[in-house]
Amino acid sequence: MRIATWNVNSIRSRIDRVEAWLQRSDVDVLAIQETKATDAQFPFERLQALGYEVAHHGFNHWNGVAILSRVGLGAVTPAFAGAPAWGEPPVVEARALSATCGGIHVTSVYVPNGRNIRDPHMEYKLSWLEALGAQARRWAADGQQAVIMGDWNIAPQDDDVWSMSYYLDKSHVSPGERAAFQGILDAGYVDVVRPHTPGPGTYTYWDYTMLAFQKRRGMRIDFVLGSPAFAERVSGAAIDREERKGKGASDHAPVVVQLEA
DNA sequence: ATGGTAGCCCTGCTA
Repeated sequence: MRIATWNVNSIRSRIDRVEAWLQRSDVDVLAIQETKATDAQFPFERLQALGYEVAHHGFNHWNGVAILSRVGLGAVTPAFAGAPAWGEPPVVEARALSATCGGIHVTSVYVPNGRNIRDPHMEYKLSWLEALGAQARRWAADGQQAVIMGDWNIAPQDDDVWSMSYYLDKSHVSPGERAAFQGILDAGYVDVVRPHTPGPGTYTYWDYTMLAFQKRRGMRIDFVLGSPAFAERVSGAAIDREERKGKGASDHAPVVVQLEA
């Protein structure tokens, strides 16, 4: 069984690439972020035609998360991680979509972008992660297989950015963000990809500007975090940086995990 | 503090 996560930066502009990638990558489960589509705009039919059940939640104009699960893995049962809303209630901005695929509790997350370390969005990001952690702890309880994967908008280690001096006092590397990420690990999860793709220089995202990809100036901000029961099934992992190449690429590369049986 | 590119809500905002 193979599972993957990919921030596609608009499912509608990327649909041809996503289809081609699914066909050559042979993944059973794909978590997608930044669909930039409402449910009405989401191309369910084209993905279902490839043999996937599809769940999508488009929660605002520029983001949205989805889960694709190969037909036969079991029912896709959408559920949302409760989390503080940006703005006043009753606005719900879930940014996380869960489904049960092949006996695994799968969650696709798009962690809020804090914009910069003194922006109100940073406070929101940290409180959102705290709420996610409480959910995550439940998903991993009683030895269950659980995986939370997506775009975390956090580089947990210095080696996860091309230059720490460049990111000094910027978002993604601040102590508060790194502590919040650690909070998810403390809820009973491990990064199942890093042991198979050690750094430095191993990134999942490269800015579109300033020839960042060509200059190898990236960040590792997309992670697959698994409960112990999930992690012990992992036999391999890879970051598909080939997919970042060429015209029409997302600014993020897919991250793929191989599971035993 | 800016600019670089991409995608949408499209001459502004978000990443």
